[in-house]
Amino acid sequence: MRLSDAEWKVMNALWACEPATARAVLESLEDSDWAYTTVKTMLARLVEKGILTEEKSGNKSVYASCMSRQVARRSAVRSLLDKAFDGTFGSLLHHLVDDERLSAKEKSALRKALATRKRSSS
Amino acid sequence: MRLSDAEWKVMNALWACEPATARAVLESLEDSDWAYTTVKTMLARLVEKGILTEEKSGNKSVYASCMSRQVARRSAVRSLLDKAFDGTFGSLLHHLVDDERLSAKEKSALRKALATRKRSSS
DNA sequence: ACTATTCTTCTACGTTCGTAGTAGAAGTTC
DNA sequence: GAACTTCTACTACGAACGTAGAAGAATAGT
Repeated sequence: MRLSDAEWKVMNALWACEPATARAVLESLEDSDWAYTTVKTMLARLVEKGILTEEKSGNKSVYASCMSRQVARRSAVRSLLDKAFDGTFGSLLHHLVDDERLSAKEKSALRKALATRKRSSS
Repeated sequence: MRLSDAEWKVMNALWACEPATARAVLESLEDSDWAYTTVKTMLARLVEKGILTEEKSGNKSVYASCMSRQVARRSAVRSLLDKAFDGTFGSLLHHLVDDERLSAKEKSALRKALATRKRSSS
């Protein structure tokens, strides 16, 4: 399932405070000045897409995600690969290392992560 | 400037054979069965967005990109970071190493690339 | 119980996307 | 130069997106 930019915005907010009411999500979106009903609309659409569950408690709805951030991220990466990197990780990794300006710190963190992972999983 | 999925498709085709006519782009899109006019519409939109130039030669238009693949890729990565990875490379890299199932081969390629780059640039 | 606040549901409206048809101009073939 | 092919320009149209107002239902304060 595919998330639009605005949907990512609300999902990011929700993941940070779920389960949450629409109002809580709105407040957790400090940097944006969406109307309450806008948030509500997004939430409803996400429920409809099966990405969130909505549970009524009294007259309020409480929302919770059915999709973890990790899964959503994977699918976003997948979709980037498909459209922009010939569908392969290799291509993306190559780009990251060669064409993006990673700081020395980022590079060394990456190297370290790789080294660790090499041993632990495979 | 932002490319949609379909726009990426035509850009990928175009980068592979530019400068090219609409027909050439269509043919370079073997795996898709778009109508000629669909390609034409996409090209026109890309020209309007300033991503392509269109040059008439006789009654045909020849298209060429103003935006390199690398730049487009950077901006796609940037936009992924912003919506899904807190805007930081660190977060993406961490995800790649920890949460995506990179094959051993990919990992070692990545390690190698990093090692090389370590010496050559920066 | 009455009013103010808050929620929810429904509806709306402009924009971008994906996809393509139609019509007319230009070039090609015999 | 008449018929056929190919191009271009214009228009269309439904789906998804971004954004939000209006109206009505529930709750809360006094």
